[in-house]
Amino acid sequence: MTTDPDTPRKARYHHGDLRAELIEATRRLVEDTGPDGFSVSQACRVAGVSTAAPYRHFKDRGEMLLAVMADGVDRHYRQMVDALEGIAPGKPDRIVALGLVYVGFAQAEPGIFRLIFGRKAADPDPALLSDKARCYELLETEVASVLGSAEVDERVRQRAFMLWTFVHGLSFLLIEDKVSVSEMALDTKALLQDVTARMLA
Amino acid sequence: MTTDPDTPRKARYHHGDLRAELIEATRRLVEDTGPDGFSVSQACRVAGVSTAAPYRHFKDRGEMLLAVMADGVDRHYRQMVDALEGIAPGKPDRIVALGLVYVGFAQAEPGIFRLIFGRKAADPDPALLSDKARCYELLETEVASVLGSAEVDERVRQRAFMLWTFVHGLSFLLIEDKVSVSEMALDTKALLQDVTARMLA
DNA sequence: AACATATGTTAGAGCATCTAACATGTCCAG
DNA sequence: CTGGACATGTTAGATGCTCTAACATATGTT
Repeated sequence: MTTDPDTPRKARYHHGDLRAELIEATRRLVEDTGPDGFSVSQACRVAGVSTAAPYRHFKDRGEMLLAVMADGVDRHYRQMVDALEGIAPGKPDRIVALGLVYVGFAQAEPGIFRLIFGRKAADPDPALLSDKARCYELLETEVASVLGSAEVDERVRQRAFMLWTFVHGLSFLLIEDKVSVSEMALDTKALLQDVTARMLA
Repeated sequence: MTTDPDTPRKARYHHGDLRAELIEATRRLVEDTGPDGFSVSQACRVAGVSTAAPYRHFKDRGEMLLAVMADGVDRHYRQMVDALEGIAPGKPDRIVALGLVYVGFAQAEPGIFRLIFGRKAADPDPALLSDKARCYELLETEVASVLGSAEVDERVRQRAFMLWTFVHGLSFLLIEDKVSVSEMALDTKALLQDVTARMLA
């Protein structure tokens, strides 16, 4: 056998990068069928390997989901960083931009969003926590800047928490099958601008 | 055999009220092990019946969880109604009281709260939706009253939505294993009072 | 008393997770 | 280059879960 990339995957005994492919398959399955619908065997069928193969790369099913969560949190964070680019420092617009990305991620990938935030972490991975914390610090920094505070003091922390809480709740409500939400023809950006102004007043 | 209540349950062929007991067993298991950890067989062991018994009362596993959700939404709603008792109409305190109950339920029963709000309803039960809607209407009514509006107009709806979103997000954050939240020694009531004032300003 | 109905039970099919034992490729030391 | 160590596949199977089918037992109605 060979590692020649031209050889069709199915024909090879060794896969190339099964770990990455399993994570991607898992991600898609979680997004399509929800975190509960996902099964290791399904991911194996998608990746074209036997059902025992994943256990060379992951301790168990939970660790596969954890890898998908880590990937999601990472992309979430990078989207937020990117959103700040090109907006002048100190503008409330920067906070609104962060909120739009947060909510946008939830709407674009509701399954992954629920996987990350909607479940009790049986094994709360410290790396995941610190990644979430990094997102939060991003917001705190912006709030401090808009409030004209040199450091992240108690007041900044409080306002940032209010804003984060609101955006977090909004994300969940928007991906829920809640009638009245879809009924209200929501202008997310205007809403975020309004709330940001109220919270920082 | 007999239906004499003195006869120990295990000794009887027919159970008495297996449906209710299965719901209660399911509720406890979901609370302890999370919605995913729950299994029909476990509930059967708790209730002391064979693994086929539940299927006389529920179509499938999902319907058992649905029954637990319905029970949870119902208790949630009644707690909110009770919370309003004894507080003068038109006071923002009434809104704060609703928020405290909402958040309090999440903290008291995080597993059930996540079951109700943290999952995509595969089969969105209309009864459940209308129950959630009833909770929301409760809030809208109070907001209208505090704002001195005779009816639930667009402005009332908007403010109620902001408040609900905030409280919803707060509930999730408080039951998450998020470091900074537990670090900030949160005074939930003061926070709700502050935010309510800002939203209704 | 006898039948219809409600509600249990046991047996088993089918699928999932995960482990053990084995097979095959890859890579490095000599 | 070659030969073993290691990484990473495979198949087989143990165990547990959901759900159905066929059968058993209690209850209530006539």
